[in-house]
Parts: sequence; structure tokens; C-alpha cells
Amino acid sequence: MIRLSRMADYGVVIMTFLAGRRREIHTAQRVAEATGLPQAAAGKLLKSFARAGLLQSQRGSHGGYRLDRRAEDISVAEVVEAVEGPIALTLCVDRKAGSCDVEALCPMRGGWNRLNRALVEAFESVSLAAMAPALPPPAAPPVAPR
Amino acid sequence: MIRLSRMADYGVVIMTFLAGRRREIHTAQRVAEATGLPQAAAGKLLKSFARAGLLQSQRGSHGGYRLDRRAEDISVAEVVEAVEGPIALTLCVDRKAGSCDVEALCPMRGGWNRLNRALVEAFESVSLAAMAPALPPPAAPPVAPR
DNA sequence: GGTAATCGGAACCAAATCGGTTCTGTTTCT
DNA sequence: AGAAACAGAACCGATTTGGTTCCGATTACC
Repeated sequence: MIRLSRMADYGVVIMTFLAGRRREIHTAQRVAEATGLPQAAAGKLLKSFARAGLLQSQRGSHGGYRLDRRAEDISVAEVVEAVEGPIALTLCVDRKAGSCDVEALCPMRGGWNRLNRALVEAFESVSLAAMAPALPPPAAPPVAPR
Repeated sequence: MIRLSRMADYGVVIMTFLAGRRREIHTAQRVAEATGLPQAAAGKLLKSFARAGLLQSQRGSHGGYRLDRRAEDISVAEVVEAVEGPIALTLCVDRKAGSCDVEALCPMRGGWNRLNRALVEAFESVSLAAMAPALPPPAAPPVAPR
């Protein structure tokens, strides 16, 4: 099925929401309510995004998260990678992992690389704005994938 | 990570092997040996491919599997779909499943569809031949993804 | 300075998925 | 009839995933 994990999907929802309310600061709590996502999960995702530098976090009382960039300027690839790590169809393709024991020999690498590149490019070419054509001030129901 | 399942990877290996020995009939046993894949798993995959119509099967004594089409004419998409079912990033996108409870409302659909189309096209555009640049008569070591 | 609100990060858990095997039946050749 | 092979389902252990909980670190406010 090549499924995107549910967390990645949630992540897109959250980032889209924040982009729609740019430069405002939101607590994890509030984001969870606004998006309808399970609260603890939303918190975890927000932490990931902050760590990845996708949004700013403010600790302490009256803290929260804030997204400055515009939805048009954030690719789905960035969001997905912040949640799931590098986009890679097989370990072979992900250069970080030493991985594939047959490494240099494996005759499949070329092909997988090509496919993977296409995949990454597709994700990079779609912005958050494109994901939410018309989502006004809403408490939109969560997406329920899988 | 958006991983391709290991089974799908195995599938590509098997189909590539069969395409390299077109029109010959091979038992599951033989395919497993030649590719180095676990035998029962190879058997299961071959059954899937036969059911999907990707290759011909011959039952009974002296039976086996046979692939007539050329590697150039078989897309990775076909192989992957035979193993994993339709290529779909989220349930929303897969029209077979009634799925996504918010269905028509979900503002994300358009974006996911676009991404999904790009993905499918990428898989369709790569043939088995492209996956195995130079794989001569070998008992090539199995790919070890993940 | 104390307290409450919030994020940061890790540990943890149940449930689904996945890789892989086994078993039972059916077909076909000799 | 018997052996060789595929067909299909059932099954099993291990990993991954979705999600929660805990505890510590920061910061604002009184």
C-alpha cells in the first residue's frame, strides 16, 4: 500500500492549521482542540516540528508554538520528513544508514534511486497551501487515514 | 520513512529473474534458489503474481511459473500492486475503501490525490529492465532492504 | 521567590502489521 | 495410483505504530 503513516498525515493537518494562523502563538492544547487530533499526539508532533526547526517554540507560561512561514512556502516533504525521517523507499536509498549488506553489488540500486527521487520531488513540489484549498477559520475534523 | 515492504522488494527481484529467463518454466523451488529468497516466501509471491495475471502458472507435476512478457514491458507499479494492493498514500485516495469517515468534507483530498498520482506515475514509468541494469545469468544475492 | 503553565524528551504499552511458515487441498504428469 | 507441483488459507512470532504517561526544564506572573 505504500502508506503514509497516520502521524505524517496528522502533521500536515497541524502545520496547515498553524500556517493559517501565522505569527500567532498556540499552545499544544489549543492546536489539538482546533484540529480535533488526540492531544498527546499533537503535542508530540509539535515537539518534532520544533526540533526540526519548522516552527518556533516558546517555553514556560504563556508559551506555545508559532509558525512564521507561509503555507505556500512549506512543502509537504518538509513536514513528512520531520515526522518520519528521510523519505526513502528502501534502506538502500537512504545514504545515512550503512544498511544494505550487498551495498555496491546490488544491481537494483539504480532503479530504486530513480523511483525515490521521483517520490521526493513529488513531495517537494506540493505545498501545504495546495493541501488545503479552502479551510477557513474551522475546527476541521481530523483526517482519518489508514 | 515511507518504506516499500520487503515483500514488494522481493517481488521485483523475482519478476526480474523470471523476465531474464522468459518463456521458460520454473518451479517455485527453483526461483527461490536462484534468487536466494526464503523459499516459502518466494512461493507466496509467485502465487500472488499468478493470481494477478502477471505470469502464467502450470499446475501438476512438471508445473511451475512462466513469464512471457519482456522486462521492458513490465512496470514496477504492476509488480508492487500485485503484492501490496493498489498504490495509495492514504485511505482517502484509494477509491475502493469506503474509508475516510469525513470523506467528501475533508479538505485534504485534492492534495493527497495529486501526490498519489505523481507516485503512481513514477512507479509506472520504471520498468523491471531499468531495475536490473546488468544481471546476467547469476544467482544474485537477495536485496536486503529495511 | 513561589507557583502555575508549557514545552522537551524519554519511557512505556497495547494493538496492528509484517515477514515468514505450515497445512490442507487440487491439478496434472507418468 | 502416486508423485510433483501450484492454490489458498490459517497461523505465529517479532517488529512497528499510534498513543499515553512521566518527569524535568523554562518562563510568566503574583
